[in-house]
Amino acid sequence: MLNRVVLIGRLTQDPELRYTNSGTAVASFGLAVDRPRPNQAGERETDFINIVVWQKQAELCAQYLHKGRLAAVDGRLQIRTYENREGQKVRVAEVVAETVRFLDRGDQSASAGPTAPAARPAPAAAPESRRAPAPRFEDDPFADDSQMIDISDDDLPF
Amino acid sequence: MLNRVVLIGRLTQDPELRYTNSGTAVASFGLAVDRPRPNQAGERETDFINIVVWQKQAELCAQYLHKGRLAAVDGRLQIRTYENREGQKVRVAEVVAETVRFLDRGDQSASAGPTAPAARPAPAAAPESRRAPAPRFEDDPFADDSQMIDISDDDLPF
Amino acid sequence: MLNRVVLIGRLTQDPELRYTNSGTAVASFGLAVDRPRPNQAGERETDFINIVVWQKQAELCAQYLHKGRLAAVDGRLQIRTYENREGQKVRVAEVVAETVRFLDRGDQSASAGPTAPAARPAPAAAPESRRAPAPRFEDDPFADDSQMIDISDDDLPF
Amino acid sequence: MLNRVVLIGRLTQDPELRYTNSGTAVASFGLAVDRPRPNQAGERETDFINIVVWQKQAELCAQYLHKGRLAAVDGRLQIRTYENREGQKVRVAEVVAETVRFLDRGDQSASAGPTAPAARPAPAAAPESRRAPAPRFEDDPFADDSQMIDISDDDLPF
DNA sequence: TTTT
DNA sequence: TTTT
Repeated sequence: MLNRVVLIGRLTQDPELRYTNSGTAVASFGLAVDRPRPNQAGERETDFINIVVWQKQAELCAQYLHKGRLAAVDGRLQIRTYENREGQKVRVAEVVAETVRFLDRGDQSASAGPTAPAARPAPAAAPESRRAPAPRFEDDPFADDSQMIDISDDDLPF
Repeated sequence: MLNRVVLIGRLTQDPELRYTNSGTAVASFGLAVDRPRPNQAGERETDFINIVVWQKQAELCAQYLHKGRLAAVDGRLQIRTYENREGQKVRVAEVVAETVRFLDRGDQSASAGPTAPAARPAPAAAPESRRAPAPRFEDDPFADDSQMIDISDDDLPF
Repeated sequence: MLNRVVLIGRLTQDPELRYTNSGTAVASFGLAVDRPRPNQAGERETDFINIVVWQKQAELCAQYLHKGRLAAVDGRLQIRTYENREGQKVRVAEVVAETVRFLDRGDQSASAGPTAPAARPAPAAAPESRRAPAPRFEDDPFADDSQMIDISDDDLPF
Repeated sequence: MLNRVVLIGRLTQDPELRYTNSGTAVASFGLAVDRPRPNQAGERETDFINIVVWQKQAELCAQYLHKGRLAAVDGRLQIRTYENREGQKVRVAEVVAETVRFLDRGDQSASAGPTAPAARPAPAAAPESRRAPAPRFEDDPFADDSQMIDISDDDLPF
């Protein structure tokens, strides 16, 4: 009915850019979001949250965001269920970003979100040269639990 | 740095009320949050999200909320990590509610959140009679993955 | 950079539906959002907040929402500046809704927001018969301060 | 019922720090929040939004935030009504911050919000030396419309 | 201008 | 009243 998430944190890794079968861009990265531990002055707790971004935003994130950078994410919490290789159902939480803002420097470089012009490029336009190096699943920090290995177009959130 | 979640959905079960060792109330329940599946008119997708509430709110939820009821949750996304019986690290996502509003009827009965008077009762005040029936872990729908079985006071988010 | 507002409250009036010169639908209504007055048990304070909705959402609001109904608004806070008849600059705050959910009954009737199919009808499609009764400015509760009398297409938030 | 606002923007002025009669700190400042103007590539629109912060947060903002700095505000939208010198009712919108995060540099210096230890100092503890220079109403950028000149303790949001 |  |  209503599902809104806003986060500010630092990337735990460089965004991983991939493409669906029909050529739509998807990027994913981890975000470290910390908060004070109340009643334990000075101590902080950190949540490591998986972020997924689609389309033009995905490509902008892959281009401009890097490990350690500060970013704001405005999106929706999604619980995805899949079966792992042992046949068990696993639930993964991730925030599907509607907008990602780059906060560290050159804030103007931040991408514009879903209402921006050209936010929906022809999906098939993903150049072959770009798709080649993308799915390096071996070192994909999400691969294990987020199972994005075979991103179906059914997963498109738009 | 900043972590804000707002959800509206329906309870997938009655809230489960428990108490920490020092007597602080904690309630947990599932929330079904649906959304339209774009480009597939009429179809809807549902996210099942675990909610955790503390203190007076917990007791109000246990008292007034039930399976199927509509509720609004304002809180924070938390990724909790624990080791399961096979020694594997498991990550669970849950929304720690700051405020829960009851939306179905008698909206006035909704609890008031952290700024309300009396929001922080003496934890030890949890009556023995109340604590007795609480930890029915066998049929706790969260027990398996949220591992709240032994709620330590270190988990208190306040 | 980031501007997100989520409100739940009751309509203080029936939505007022109008059309821009190019035929885009706009609806506006007041929302009474109350909260507990802390340290004054039982007392509540109310904020009266102006909501603006565009396009298909506007028409759904005009059709299904009425004075007194409970609604959730997810949108953006906008401060609009205009000159009044005395030539003074006046600032009006309003929340431009991205999504409006109807919470009282038939929650399924709620509109789907910007990602829904058919969310962007050809603006010129606004039938003449519909436009006729719309701009009853005499009894428009917002007319005075929000100056929507002559809604220019420059105000379109999309 | 529910009222949540999250903003990221730049201060349009240094925070103005004052104290209520009973010694509670209040700071106010303007925040410039911009967004892309869709369909007008490259152009941006800016909302100038008044922020109010209380207690320890107020003092931290006054100390660390300055004109031009980037900040994130998590709070609640409040519409305050007062009578101006001509006896007309005026409505002012402001966001009452629950948390303010400093985003430009030294993010660790950011204050912790309402759950932080020592967030609620004895109000009377405001040192006389501090209160002296505070209410410079002549050059208060908000004085005119926000009428904070005589902050009553009735305005305390806690 | 004000909703339950 | 306006920030980069």
